[in-house]
Amino acid sequence: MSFGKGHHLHLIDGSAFIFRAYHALPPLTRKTDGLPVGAVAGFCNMLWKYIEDSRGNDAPTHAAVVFDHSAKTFRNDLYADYKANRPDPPDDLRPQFPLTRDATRAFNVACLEIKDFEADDIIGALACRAREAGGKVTIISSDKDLMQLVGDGVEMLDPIKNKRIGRDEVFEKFGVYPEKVTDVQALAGDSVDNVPGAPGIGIKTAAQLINEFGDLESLLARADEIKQPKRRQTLIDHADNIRVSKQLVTLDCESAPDLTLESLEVAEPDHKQLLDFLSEMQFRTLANRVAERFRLGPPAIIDAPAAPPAAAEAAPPPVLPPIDPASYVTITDLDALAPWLAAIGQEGAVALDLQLDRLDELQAGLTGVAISPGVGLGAYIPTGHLGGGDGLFADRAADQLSPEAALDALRPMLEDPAIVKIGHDIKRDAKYLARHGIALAPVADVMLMSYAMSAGAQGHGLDELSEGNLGHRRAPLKEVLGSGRNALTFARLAPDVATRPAAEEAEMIWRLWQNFRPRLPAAGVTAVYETLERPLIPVLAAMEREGVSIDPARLNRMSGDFAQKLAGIEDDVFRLAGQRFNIGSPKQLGEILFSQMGMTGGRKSGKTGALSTGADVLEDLAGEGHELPQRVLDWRLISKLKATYTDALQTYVNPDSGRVHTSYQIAGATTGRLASTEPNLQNIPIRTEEGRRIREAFVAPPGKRLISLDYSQIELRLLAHVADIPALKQAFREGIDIHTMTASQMFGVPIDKMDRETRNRAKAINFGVIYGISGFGLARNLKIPRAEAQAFIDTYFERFPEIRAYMDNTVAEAKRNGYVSTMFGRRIHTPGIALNGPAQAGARRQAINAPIQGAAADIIRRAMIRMPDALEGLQARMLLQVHDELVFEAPEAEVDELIARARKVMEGAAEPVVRLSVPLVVEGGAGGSWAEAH
DNA sequence: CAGCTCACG
DNA sequence: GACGTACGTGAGCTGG
Repeated sequence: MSFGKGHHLHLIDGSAFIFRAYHALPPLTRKTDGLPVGAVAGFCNMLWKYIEDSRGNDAPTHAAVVFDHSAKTFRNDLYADYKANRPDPPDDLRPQFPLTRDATRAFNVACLEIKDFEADDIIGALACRAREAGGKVTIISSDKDLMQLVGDGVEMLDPIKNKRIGRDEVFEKFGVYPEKVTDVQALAGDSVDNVPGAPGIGIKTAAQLINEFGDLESLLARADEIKQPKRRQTLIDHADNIRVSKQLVTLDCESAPDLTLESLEVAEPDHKQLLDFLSEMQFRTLANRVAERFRLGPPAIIDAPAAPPAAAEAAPPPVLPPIDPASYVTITDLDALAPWLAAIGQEGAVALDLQLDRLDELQAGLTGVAISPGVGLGAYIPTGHLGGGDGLFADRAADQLSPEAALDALRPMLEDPAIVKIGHDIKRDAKYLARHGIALAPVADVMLMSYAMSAGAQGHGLDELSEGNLGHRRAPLKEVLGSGRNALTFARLAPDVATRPAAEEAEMIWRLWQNFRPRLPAAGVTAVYETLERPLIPVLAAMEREGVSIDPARLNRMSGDFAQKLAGIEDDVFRLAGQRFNIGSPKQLGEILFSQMGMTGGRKSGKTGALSTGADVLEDLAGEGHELPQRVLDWRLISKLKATYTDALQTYVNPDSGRVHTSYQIAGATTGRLASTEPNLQNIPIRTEEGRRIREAFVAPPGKRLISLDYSQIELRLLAHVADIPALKQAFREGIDIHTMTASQMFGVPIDKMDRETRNRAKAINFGVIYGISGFGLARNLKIPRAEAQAFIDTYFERFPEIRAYMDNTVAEAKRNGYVSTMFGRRIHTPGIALNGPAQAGARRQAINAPIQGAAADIIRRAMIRMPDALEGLQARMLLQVHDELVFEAPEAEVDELIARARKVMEGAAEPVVRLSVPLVVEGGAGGSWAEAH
């Protein structure tokens, strides 16, 4: 996430934490080996309390704990005795220093220290950079040496007194405001740090002098004007020391080497990593508290002599043995399963891959379960393989557990909160298991980890991930199953033959997880994965299982009506064309219109160079008075509705539930949007009157209502915020119609005299901007000459110059990084930006659009993730998402309450990570059908 | 299986 | 001056 406006950086003075912890706690030692750990324990408690306290409003988006690296710094070159009278740290504290760094990393907080620099310098440099970037900074420390940084978005927080330190508090302490603090310190000196200053002058006198003379240099220059003789002489005698003191106390924003704010993004702690560390330290109380917070069982802490402490240097990634499918085990009875379950419990994690006998998890049977709890480990539990016999009469293969027996044995592990279940697209597995009453949790998903790291750069299929990250290419399943009409299904394989490919998948997943885990924080997308991807899995699984009720009789009736209409249109078309042909064939239609009937205006389309018969072409022809193209348009409209909707939708009704269950792809669209498949319920018609009627077939069951809530103009609002366009922001705040406002600004028409046509033009331009506008595109959309469209765009940029700046900056960011980011940190890669010509132009438009479309997607994801808790106690259920709309089903009596609660969640979904400068507005409605609710 | 067309935000 | 273009999707149909 690039750091900027709306972000909030917390900088924690780690050294202060350590010393305070050391002195506050008795000298604790680790039971097993006597390692002193009192300061580490206190440090961990403080860090945990800090993390807990900083949740909620105004939470940091970025954070780091900053440490002093070594005793000697560049200040010793300025003044040899700097901090010379500071005693060495106690012997039992020194070995704890590296452990506090380990602790910081275990909490998944960035840990900073730089050779030759004091923590204060690093904090100063980062605070300056964050301030320049337009963000907020909170320094968690009470060190007076940091007070010079306060102001202009930077404040301090005294962690002991839990008191904010702003400009006024600094004035209280020093008698001057922050910008003069170093002047006062230079005069007063500091006995603790051995800063000389001027003898006999303390803070009070120094402040008085500075306030009188304005600043230090003026004071030294005009020292002879001081009335008190002794004081005058002191200043004159010690001028050099005073100047050196000023250098010593001044934090230099520029001096610290390259530090990026981006990498300091806040992330949830990795539960296992943190609990492992706390267990290793044997901090039982805190470990239990942490486990409770994460709703995990109490961690096992072994007090017996433990493994030697980890080496200080990070080990290079281990060279893994190649994947060896020959080593996998087939499990056919519960006794054989037991040691695997024990190993999984020990490991706290397992890669899991269910083999299902069809794509639809809600109707599939279980062919087998593959598990891998580590490198080189893989087992397959066949449960649904077929033996002799054919087709419907196939027998179950002998020597395998029943699905029920296998799942009963696995259930405690699958639901164990201390065991992470890792999958590739694990929503599928979760959906299947939910049918058996198994609540799979907690889960991890390598597909989503890849999506968080590299959306837009590559696909996230298991084979692609394995080849790219593990260098492992598995044998194509076709080699085992065959292909074509005689291909076997997986269930047709003999169980022991199935073990290899099934367990291999599980081990690939395991290895990918190991591979990706450290890379998420390195890429700065841990927060994206942890807050926008992973928590969405159970939410979507529940929505998909819920399904939506449709009225098949109504669809069937509509299909009949459409068939009649189509027959009538076909007669007209054939009469007008003078022959029968396939109206659905663009090729035949083009031939008839342009070659046989001699109409002009045909365009070559796409790669094939075929004559285009798209709707825009046919509309043009119809406008010229040709009857045939209009009838073809009529035919296409009805034909589309019948084939894609009224006919097809009926086939998706699940026989068990009587409802339609779509599947959402979390990693489908590069921008963060969801995609809906089988069936796609995100493109149900609404724009035409006839299409709209299809929504009448999406109904609420008796006694219930469908409720639709949608964000109004969310993308334009986000554009106004992210591009910082005052005119747009103001219009949104005042609730003015945004297209009317734009039209008024552009064309000089007063708002109350606005006509449809002018407003529509402005509307097209507003949308065009979101898409990375071009004169050509706007001209085509508005059917106006290109020059005129370009003139509109020029006027737009003149009226709203911030848009141009946003576009330029975003494209520059894409060129620099190869990706752009949403305000929530989602990254969308735009590799085409490195190309030339049209391909680059395309990538530029993509780069301009992605942060806006992506932010809207992030916001509705956040709303969806919060929705289950918000609807607690209601029978209302969330059923569908259509990019900026959520559809619910609720008992009639709950409708008002549901709308109130869901609207609140949706309108506040950006908070607290992003405080938008425009309001989000959600509109809602309810009815017996989706058509009525909308 | 690619290309065209068209449904949605 | 010519490229070729609005951003993001999924599905049904044709025809090689």
